[in-house]
Amino acid sequence: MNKIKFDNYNLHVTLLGGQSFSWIFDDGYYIGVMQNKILKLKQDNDILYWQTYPTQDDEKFVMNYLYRGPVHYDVMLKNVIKDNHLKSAFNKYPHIRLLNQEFEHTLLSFLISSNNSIKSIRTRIRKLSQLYGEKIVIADKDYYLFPKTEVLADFSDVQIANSGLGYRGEYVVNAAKTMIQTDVVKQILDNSLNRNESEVRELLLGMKGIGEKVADCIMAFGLEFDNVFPVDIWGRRILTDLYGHNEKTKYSELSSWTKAYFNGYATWAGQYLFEWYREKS
DNA sequence: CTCCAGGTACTAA
DNA sequence: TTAGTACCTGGA
Repeated sequence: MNKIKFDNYNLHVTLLGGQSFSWIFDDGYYIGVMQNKILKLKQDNDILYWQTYPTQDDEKFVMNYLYRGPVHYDVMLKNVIKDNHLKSAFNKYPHIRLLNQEFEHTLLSFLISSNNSIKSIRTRIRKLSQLYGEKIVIADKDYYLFPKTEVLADFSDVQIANSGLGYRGEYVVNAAKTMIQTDVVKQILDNSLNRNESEVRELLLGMKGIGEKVADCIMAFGLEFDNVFPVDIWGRRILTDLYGHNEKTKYSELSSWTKAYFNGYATWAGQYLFEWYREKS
């Protein structure tokens, strides 16, 4: 495998935490899916061992996935680790990072995630990939890419019924069709580059099955927005238990509060708090 | 077997 | 605009 110097990076929680459903940890190796490649990683103290498949040695691909370029990590930390909760969270799991996940894969994954437990989501996505994703063989073992959008867009009623996605199957197919047949992906990516957050949110909310929380997850994890705090059940617990909000507080109110309080880095803060608080409870 | 986790769409007030 | 309710699956 290739190796590269690696520090201040909590690989384990970053890959296996709540921001991605694409990784497994097997015999000391992290194996994950990203676009048309399988990534294999291993950490040994301050060295990262890595390989890409089937195209080998694509260092740019791996580094682009592991590091968000525009964010100055030290500056972000100074702004985010601002109270005792964040200090505890960062102390427990230091250096969780945000990945650069691919947009369509992220959209469809989080569409599947709605009203679904994390464990179940992982199983569901793995099964879906085994059934409809491209197979990549590494050392006599089979791995599967996430299904292409056009494959899901062509899903028959029978395939939907047998996919195990439940009522979300129809949402997945509708979203895939919309992405294939309209220019909504281009619009979203263009607006993301311009950091036009509300426009992107509007476009996402227009797809059936995407509500406020899923839209925030897609923006946070698939479009590199650094200032959205997805308020799932744990996000709400954190904001009520730790930050004095009311259980009845509207999503949009919580949303704007986190944007202001976390100094423009609500996504990062959310990630630290989420992994810590969820483990703690 | 029952119970639980987990967001969104839809309808009625 | 808000409150209530149905929804689907896997796992404990």
